[in-house]
Amino acid sequence: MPTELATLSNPTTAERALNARLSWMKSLDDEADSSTGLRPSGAQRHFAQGREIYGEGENAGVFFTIVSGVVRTCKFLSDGRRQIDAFYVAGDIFGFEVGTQHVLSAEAVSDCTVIPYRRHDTDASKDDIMPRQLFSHAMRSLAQAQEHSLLLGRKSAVERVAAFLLEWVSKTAAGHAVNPAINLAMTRQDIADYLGLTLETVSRTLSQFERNKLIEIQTARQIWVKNMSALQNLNA
Amino acid sequence: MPTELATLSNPTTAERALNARLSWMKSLDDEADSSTGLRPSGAQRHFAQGREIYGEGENAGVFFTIVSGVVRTCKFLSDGRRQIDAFYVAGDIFGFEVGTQHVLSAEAVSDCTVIPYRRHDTDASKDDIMPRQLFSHAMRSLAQAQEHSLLLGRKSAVERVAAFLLEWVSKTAAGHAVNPAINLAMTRQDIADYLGLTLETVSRTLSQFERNKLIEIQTARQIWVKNMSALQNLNA
DNA sequence: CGTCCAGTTGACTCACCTCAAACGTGGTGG
DNA sequence: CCACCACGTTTGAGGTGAGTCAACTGGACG
Repeated sequence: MPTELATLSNPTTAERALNARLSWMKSLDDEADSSTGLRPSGAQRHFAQGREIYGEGENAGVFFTIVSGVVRTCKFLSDGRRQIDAFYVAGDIFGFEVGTQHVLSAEAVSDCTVIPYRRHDTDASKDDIMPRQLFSHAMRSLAQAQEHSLLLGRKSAVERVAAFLLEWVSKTAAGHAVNPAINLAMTRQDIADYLGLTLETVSRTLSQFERNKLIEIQTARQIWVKNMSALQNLNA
Repeated sequence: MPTELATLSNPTTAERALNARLSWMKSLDDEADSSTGLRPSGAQRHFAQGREIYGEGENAGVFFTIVSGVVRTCKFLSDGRRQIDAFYVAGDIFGFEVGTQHVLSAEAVSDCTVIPYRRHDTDASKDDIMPRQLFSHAMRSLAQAQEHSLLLGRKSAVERVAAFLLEWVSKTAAGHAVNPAINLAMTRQDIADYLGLTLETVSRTLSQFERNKLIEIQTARQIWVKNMSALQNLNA
């Protein structure tokens, strides 16, 4: 049940996230006319925990920004193996693709609220300019994906879990920076599928971090970072 | 010595690559005026095998298209572990980034010739449109990076090597499609760093493919695909 | 108070890594 | 033209980090 939703609906956290990362979205609203190929569709949509927002192969005429909650995008192999590409929180944009079809699926990690944007989809030759904001968003996603490839291809389990904790801290950033409190919205399985590990390895590694006094696991989803710099040192 | 360069300079291969994948670059030339933020800088540049084209952290005011040869982009961890992000061949574009700094480094896998393009780098607020070609190039790179994450996070060594062979076939595509001949420009170490494996595992897996009559290893860098569909079946 | 599901922990396995030796091949120089 | 070298590759033997399978724990909720 959405402990994590409650956390994210918490005004302090939500407002900070919005202020910190939503500035460009305002300008996105400003230029949302036909010349930029963008059409906000005002109606907010809600998705319950675990629900699919869109599937791989579906029409990609719409993308989303998150008001509250957490979303994951993922790919599957035919036998069910899953790779989570990214987690998105309030203020993030997701589901923006070049072609007409989504190459990832998106699911609600927690109950969440999103705003759909319609992409003006004329033929490529006519509509050959894009707002720079969307372009730089795409490029930032690309840089992130490349960084993640380094993690998946070359880092140990300990390094991966440390990197995940640090990444999630910088995304959600509750509490002061020296001893941040982490509220995980996702299961160990989600974390494992993001890091290319198994849920048991994630669990064991977190336990090991706790034994070594790097973190304190209050509940499975609530973690205190006790030694930030040691955690950063683990991140190769 | 550039067996691989010779191969790529082979008129048939080079022409096919150019014809097949360079169409959008021509239009890129067409619209290369100040309004698109693009400035081709006509001078071709040559890089010898193994030479760095640019380094991580360097100024990213210039990107490149490849005339001949093969280029790799990669990231390093402090202890020397390497992850190769992509290989690029004639007709490909690389080194295009959002910020002012490259987040990857680029090196010549074989002797190669590239054309630098200067990116008109005004402040983001003024220069807020980009040619759609570059945008869709970025989005295609993103989709590719996400596919690669699935490989790195969730596929076995056999699946990875099979995927690599198929990807390289579709990139270079010499010979007819049913039994393509593969000319590898890169070492086993390069392949390993691309696939998140060790060079020994790559070598063993290729030998295993040969024992199973999926391929025939003529020389270390020249491989015949004898059973394309079996290879495709291995690719999860 | 019992059920359910996520998480933890342990014992064992195995796919891939590490270390090391041998092999080929192409280039160099005598 | 051949001997030699350097370097990339192959192959083997053995080790290990993470996976697998399974039992147990502990909140959350009815």
